[in-house]
Amino acid sequence: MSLKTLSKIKELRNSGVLNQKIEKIERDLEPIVDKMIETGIKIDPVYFELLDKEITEELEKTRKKIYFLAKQEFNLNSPRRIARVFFKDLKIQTIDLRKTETLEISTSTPELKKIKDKHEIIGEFLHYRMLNKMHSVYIKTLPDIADRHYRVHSDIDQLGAATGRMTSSSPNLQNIPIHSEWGRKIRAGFIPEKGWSFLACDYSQIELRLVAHIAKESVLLESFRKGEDIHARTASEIFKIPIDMIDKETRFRAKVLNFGLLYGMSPMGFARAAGISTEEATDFIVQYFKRFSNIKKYLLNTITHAKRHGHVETIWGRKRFFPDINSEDFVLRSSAERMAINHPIQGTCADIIKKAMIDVQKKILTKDKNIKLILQVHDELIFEVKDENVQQFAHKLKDILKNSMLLDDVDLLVESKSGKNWRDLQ
DNA sequence: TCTGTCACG
DNA sequence: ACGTACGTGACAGAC
Repeated sequence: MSLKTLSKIKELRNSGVLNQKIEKIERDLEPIVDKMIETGIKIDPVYFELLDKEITEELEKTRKKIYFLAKQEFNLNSPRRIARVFFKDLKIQTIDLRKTETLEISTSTPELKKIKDKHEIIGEFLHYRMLNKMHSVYIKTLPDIADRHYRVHSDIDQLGAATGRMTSSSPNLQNIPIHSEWGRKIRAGFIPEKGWSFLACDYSQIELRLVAHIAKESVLLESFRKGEDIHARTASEIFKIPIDMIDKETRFRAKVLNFGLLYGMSPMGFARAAGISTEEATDFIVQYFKRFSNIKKYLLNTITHAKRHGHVETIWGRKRFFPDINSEDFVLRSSAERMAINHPIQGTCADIIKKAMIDVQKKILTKDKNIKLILQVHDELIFEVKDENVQQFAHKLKDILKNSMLLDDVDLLVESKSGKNWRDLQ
């Protein structure tokens, strides 16, 4: 029983964050999260040992290559030392590179990628960074914290984030890698018990669906109803090209813009993320808001509301307060404005999946011992189910998740995947 | 304890 | 002219 959560609920109720409806959700959720922590998720210790051996060798090889190219040995985990070797000793060009807060030259991946052609060492170093992350954070540490049944139990704080999202720590199971090949190798080390499978259900494009719904943006709503590729449709509308003529590059820019708007991205931020000039970026944004004028209205209304009331809220009324929303300080004020734009979307998403977890508990988990909830990753629920029940549960779960919150203009789309390890969920 | 970096949604 | 995309947690270095 988590006393910490219960006292947090009281505190948030007293400060006005939770209304009655949301407080009920948080209270009903508490035992479910408790059970999820207790259940944990199994890893394959033998596989992790092999991974450790493999990655240690590759790290060693890469390290030696870097020392050879630099003609010296130095601490590859110290950004300061890296900057000195790359930019002072090897004299690699640093034009356009960002400075860090302490005025050192940044050695972050996006910065180094800009100068990748200037010296062979950059590519090797980026590879080292990725490998080292995989090793130090995941491969090396996970086996050490598994219990005697090889299951790892994360500390899940159901009220950890200001938007209503949950957080996961010690270990953080919400940031297990997936994008890189090595990342997927790590996912393959998470396995169900013998005779059981993983079953994952995730909300597809839920944040964009919510924006379309909240803003009542009919073109987007219609596009979701038709089941179109939403980024291609966006590109088609901005550039006035038929949807089936949109190339990869154009779609990518529309995708960056779609996500950027959820966070209050500026023209320059968009330019950087999409790899285009600020002028082009500004033009795209103008076109975007011309075509999706209700989105623009939503953004402006949200900021106005935040300035007037000092808070914004989700569809069901989970509030977030912004003490700096009327600050004289531009940096503080605009930061608060971006948070205000994001909260109703990210927070409603959190409300929806939390309510879904409660519905799943009532309708399935309490009645059936052949299924366990093991993890929530913001827009996805992962279950461990008896092999013979996979299809049956997939069907029921999709139905429950879809109906967690009913929106007038658009359905929530839920996709399910199953597999014998976390990588192969398909 | 802070900073830089990077893993996820 | 400002400074530049939301929400997190973990690791290693530097002090």
